Amino acid sequence: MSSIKDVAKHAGVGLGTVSRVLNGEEKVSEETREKVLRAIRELDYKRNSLAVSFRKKENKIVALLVPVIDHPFFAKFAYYVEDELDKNGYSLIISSSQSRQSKEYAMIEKLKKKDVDGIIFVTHYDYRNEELSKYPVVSVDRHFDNVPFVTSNNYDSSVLACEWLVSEGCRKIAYLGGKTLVESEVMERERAYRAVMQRHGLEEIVKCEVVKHGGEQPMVEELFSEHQDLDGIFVSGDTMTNLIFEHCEKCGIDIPEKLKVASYDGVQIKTGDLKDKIAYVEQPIEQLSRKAVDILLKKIKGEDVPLKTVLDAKFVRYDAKGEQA
Amino acid sequence: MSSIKDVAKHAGVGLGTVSRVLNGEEKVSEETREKVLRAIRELDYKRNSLAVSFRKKENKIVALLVPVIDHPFFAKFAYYVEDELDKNGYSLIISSSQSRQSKEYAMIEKLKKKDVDGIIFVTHYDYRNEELSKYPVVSVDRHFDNVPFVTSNNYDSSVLACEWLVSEGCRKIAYLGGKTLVESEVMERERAYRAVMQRHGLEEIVKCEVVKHGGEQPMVEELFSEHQDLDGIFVSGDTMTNLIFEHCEKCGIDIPEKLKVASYDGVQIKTGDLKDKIAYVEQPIEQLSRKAVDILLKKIKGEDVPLKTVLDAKFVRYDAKGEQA
DNA sequence: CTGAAAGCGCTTACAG
DNA sequence: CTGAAAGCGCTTACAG
Repeated sequence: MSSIKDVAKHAGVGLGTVSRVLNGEEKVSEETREKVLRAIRELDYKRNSLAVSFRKKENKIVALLVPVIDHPFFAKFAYYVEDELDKNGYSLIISSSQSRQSKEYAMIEKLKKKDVDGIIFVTHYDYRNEELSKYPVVSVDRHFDNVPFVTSNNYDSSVLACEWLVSEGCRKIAYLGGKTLVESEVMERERAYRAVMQRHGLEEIVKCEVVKHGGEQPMVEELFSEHQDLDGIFVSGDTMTNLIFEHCEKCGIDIPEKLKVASYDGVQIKTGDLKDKIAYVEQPIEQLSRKAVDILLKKIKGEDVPLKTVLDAKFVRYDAKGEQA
Repeated sequence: MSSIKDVAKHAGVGLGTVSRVLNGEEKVSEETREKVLRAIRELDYKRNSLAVSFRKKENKIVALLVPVIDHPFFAKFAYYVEDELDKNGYSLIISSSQSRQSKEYAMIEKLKKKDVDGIIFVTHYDYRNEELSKYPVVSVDRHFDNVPFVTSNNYDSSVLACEWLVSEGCRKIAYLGGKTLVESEVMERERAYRAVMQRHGLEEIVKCEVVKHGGEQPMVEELFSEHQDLDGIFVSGDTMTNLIFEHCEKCGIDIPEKLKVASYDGVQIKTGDLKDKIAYVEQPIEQLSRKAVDILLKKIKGEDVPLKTVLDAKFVRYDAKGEQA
């Protein structure tokens, strides 16, 4: 494997010159550049990126931290993140941290050691003492420290969804969702629900607990056993929505006749059939992903970025399939 | 940030000694080791892994190449791969190559340049001239060159599925599947189907084309318009199975009354409801993933590995939910 | 614009 | 068992 040294010799120039041509930043005369380029071609020189990373202290690698990659929302998010990073010459490391919380800390360590150039968090526990804002990190839907984050307008679209339930005649509406351990935009969904209930003088029935992906079933069961006369539910995520469907099928509760469901997300509701029976807020996953990358890359370059970026989600009703802001 | 040099000075030993302690391979007297360890602690020394990678020419990074990560099978596969790699101190880079075929070649380039230590292929086009077998790579379900691969016993479980259709009284059974561009274990499914049809003197109706993820719908439509009297289908993957369900719902074809469906996979069939109406072959995704990692890591270490590793899939009937080899 | 040199932080023969 | 030294392949001031 030839090195920069061989190229320099072959082209009859200095080491530095080859490096300059390779990096293309500084000025090199057209003539010299040609000589170097030819030498590179003739020797089939391939730059050793391990050496470059070492010298420059940057790896061209970004990490994505999700609870589990095996979940439609996160997988889709990861897909676009990878695509966007790839376009910018970066690779993507994915870490599913739900299995072990220490994996998040481990990744933060890697960030500090420059093993990865940045991190996109779509999850996280509690980093109060981490001063993460000093590093290139961006968060999705969760805000902490002074870390920039991207989110969809959780509150507004949740209001739309809840108002829709009311307008459909529901009078006993529950909120079902998972709780995050830190302040999260996801909580806006519950806030919106409560606001709408209050506005209409309806009872607030909230089932919202800290729960792991895969462990939602008991919550659903409990909700139904505690409140047998629900006629509407606003659900904070597809996983739970699917569980509600299963439960209702089992118990013979007709959706949407006897129970109306509005769900945040909608990616995971696969079958056209089911999707026709509920209303949902569709998150702009692709835009969220690309925006997160965009912001992270800017931070890596040392540019200023906004602390909060809000993208529009859209509310889709099951009857009209009309779209609203 | 302190370096190995600082540690050496602080401990009053040579550079090499510190390195030896760090790597823990070679023998160091207990006394010296203690001194070094203390110095490391006192200086809060963190090893620069970029420098280590550079010197050792190994990155502790493995790449996973899938068509798209946003697909239940691949996402699940990726989840376990990452988990297993993490346990072994490796990170996982994921690349969805369907969007651009060049991404696969780019990754192979990275492998050659040691930017990644190994690759797990769960897809790929045509690498006839790549001599991939010289590098640490393992493939899933596809075999090419002399590359080791892991797979489930496609043929046997497909036979079970097809025989089941026949035993249920189906006489007009179709095979629906996607074609891969290179020799693939997936093709065993079609082979098994044909063998069973022949054994029973039934007509072979095969719809098998090269198709991208997301572009399967037309195939399904065509199959049904060309053969209106099907009473059984053996499907090579969940995506198509779901499309069949949608089609049948739309056209009022009752599953399983009028049409029986057996599907390879089953991960993606979410709703308990649907899952009860078909039979399916369940791939041992977790074992496949971990095995693939296991083999790859051995190859990276230069150990010998078997060319072919077959794991058991299991056949699940919709009525009994019984399991068979 | 360009060359020679120092140095990034490690590892690895080589002596001892 | 351990130290001094060379070197991995680059980049980056520093002169010129």
